[in-house]
Amino acid sequence: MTPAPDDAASARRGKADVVDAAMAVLDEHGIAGLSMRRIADALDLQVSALYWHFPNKQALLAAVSARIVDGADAVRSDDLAAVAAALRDRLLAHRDGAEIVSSSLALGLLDLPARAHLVDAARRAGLADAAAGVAADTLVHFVIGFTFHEQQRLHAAVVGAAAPVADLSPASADASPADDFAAGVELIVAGIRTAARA
Amino acid sequence: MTPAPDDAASARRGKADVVDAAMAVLDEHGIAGLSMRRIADALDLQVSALYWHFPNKQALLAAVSARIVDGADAVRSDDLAAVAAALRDRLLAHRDGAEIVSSSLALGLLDLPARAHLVDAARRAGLADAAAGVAADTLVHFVIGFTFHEQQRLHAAVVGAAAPVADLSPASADASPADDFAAGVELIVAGIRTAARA
DNA sequence: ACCTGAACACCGTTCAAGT
DNA sequence: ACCTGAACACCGTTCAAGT
Repeated sequence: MTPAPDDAASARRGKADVVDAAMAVLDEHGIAGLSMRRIADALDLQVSALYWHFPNKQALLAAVSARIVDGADAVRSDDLAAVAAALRDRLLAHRDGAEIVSSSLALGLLDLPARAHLVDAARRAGLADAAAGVAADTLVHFVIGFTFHEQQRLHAAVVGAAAPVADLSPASADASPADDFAAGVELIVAGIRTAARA
Repeated sequence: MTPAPDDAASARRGKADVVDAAMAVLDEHGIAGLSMRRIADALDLQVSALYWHFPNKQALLAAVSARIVDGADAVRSDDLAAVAAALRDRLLAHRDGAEIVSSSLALGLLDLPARAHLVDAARRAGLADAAAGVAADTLVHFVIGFTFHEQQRLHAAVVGAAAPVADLSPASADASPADDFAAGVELIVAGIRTAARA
């Protein structure tokens, strides 16, 4: 099926190989160090070769984003909080995952499977179609915003600046990021249940 | 009080002038076009002069962010939805406002006055301190995430790409961004009222 | 179909030196 | 106290040309 490959070193690459390399660079250098030149180096290619596989960097980043948020084991459940937590886990699995996904999503270059799952769950909870969409978007915005913030702080802590809290306030001596995340999700889910009762 | 200025063209600048120029560049060229060189040009200065006023670009961006979200007319109200709407209005008042604020906030370089107002309002609604913090953060993440997405789409529409909807789904023929925003906020506020009753 | 090599028009940041 | 001029080490993108 696949054409016979050359030596491992000189084999020609496909889109998937480029995305593989990009994710490796992302995990090691973060989004600030994710340059086209660095990706090309990881593949032993010239930068210009990347533009045969992708029209521009944003398109490559969108493909990376899709890899971050997809996965056959995606949680499809009636439990809204569980779907939200699974999305957060996927974002946390790669350095700056939330930031990369946030921008691809905002640019309209990414379809979020988790959003569809959230819409389904909200509908089954008793919401009409439009309201289920609003509920899903509200949860998605919270998950991405919270995790974005959490990951920045995480890296800042590694570099040696602020304490690794995901809280938005300067000083805070309370729960862990995971607890704060769960509490925020619970707040939104409670609002959804209220709307379902109306 | 202020030292006597030279000619208008050759006067020496302060931090405030640099921020003024940066905001003008931001509104005209967006965050992608907000370069140190462009800001220096607007001030008739060399790029290197900016580094006398600010240690680096992030610090300058944080000062711009502070200008976007501050203001003496800040809404201090018991109405959580009103405070959230006022924050959105401030972000919408400048091109890519949500994105710039989001990153300054994540880097821990920005204090959000609206967050304190939200905490107060949540406390007065009956939440304990820790829960009020979670409630405020949840609202802030939603406001910034929603508005970020809304502004990207807005600009994409100007450039001529997708339709100007703030919805996260590919296709959607429902309400306006303002209505979707209000609906999302209402969902969270309903959750907060539920938590206050517990 | 996939890649090289070289160029273009930019970036943020540093630093000695000027006034 | 505030700014210039020049440099350093990078960027994303394009394009003719090769195999």
